[in-house]
Amino acid sequence: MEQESSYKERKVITIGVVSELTGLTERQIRYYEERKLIFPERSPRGNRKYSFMDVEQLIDIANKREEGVQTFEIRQDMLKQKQKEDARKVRKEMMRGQINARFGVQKE
Amino acid sequence: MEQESSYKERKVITIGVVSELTGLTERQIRYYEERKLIFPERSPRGNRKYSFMDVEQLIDIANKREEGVQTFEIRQDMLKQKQKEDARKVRKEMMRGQINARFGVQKE
DNA sequence: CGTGTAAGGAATTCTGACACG
DNA sequence: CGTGTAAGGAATTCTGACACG
Repeated sequence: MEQESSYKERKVITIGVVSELTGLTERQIRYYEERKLIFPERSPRGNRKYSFMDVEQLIDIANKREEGVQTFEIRQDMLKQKQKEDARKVRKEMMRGQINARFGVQKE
Repeated sequence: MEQESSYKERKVITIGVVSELTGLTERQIRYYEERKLIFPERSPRGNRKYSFMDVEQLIDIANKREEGVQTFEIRQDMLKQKQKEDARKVRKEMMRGQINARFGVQKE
């Protein structure tokens, strides 16, 4: 059940490259961060670093923005999405718990 | 049969990040390029960009170097490795050709 | 051979701010 | 609200070279 630190999630891409990849300006990318749509890591010095997932997320955001969707709406949709996923995760955990309770389990 | 441009192959990582990821100095990384062990792409301006595969390759190189293996030996091993892979590819293609010849195929 | 370093320049990134609408 | 821009500074990256061993 290891969460392999997959290539898709590793935050290694600088903002300039993200800009090339997405077609967004750096200004836009930083603004979407300000609006809590995207969460880059920081290098020791403070440079933003993004993952491929972030890049895809940004492309989604760009599409939504083109349709005129405002950043706070996009944010709300993202939160709803996340809630659904979390709920799914919880159900999964509960299942596991029930099964373990019923049949007994040595080590977690 | 699309060669999906996978995350692992995309050249998007700058040399500074590669240096953090591998523990090698930028000097070393550039030198290994000079010795034809690694082939970054270049951004429009000329900055090197590496893939996750390149990073793994560099880690392999670093291990070999620690064992005292010289760069030209590493290079030769890499070339041999590549030849084997190419040969495998050719055999595969020939198989395909034979099958197609035997059973007929409309469009390639 | 493999790596360190100082050198100088050009591009990158950062933040906070003003602008427009 | 979302984005552009000029501002100033600090870190990044590049190349070619000298050094050592």
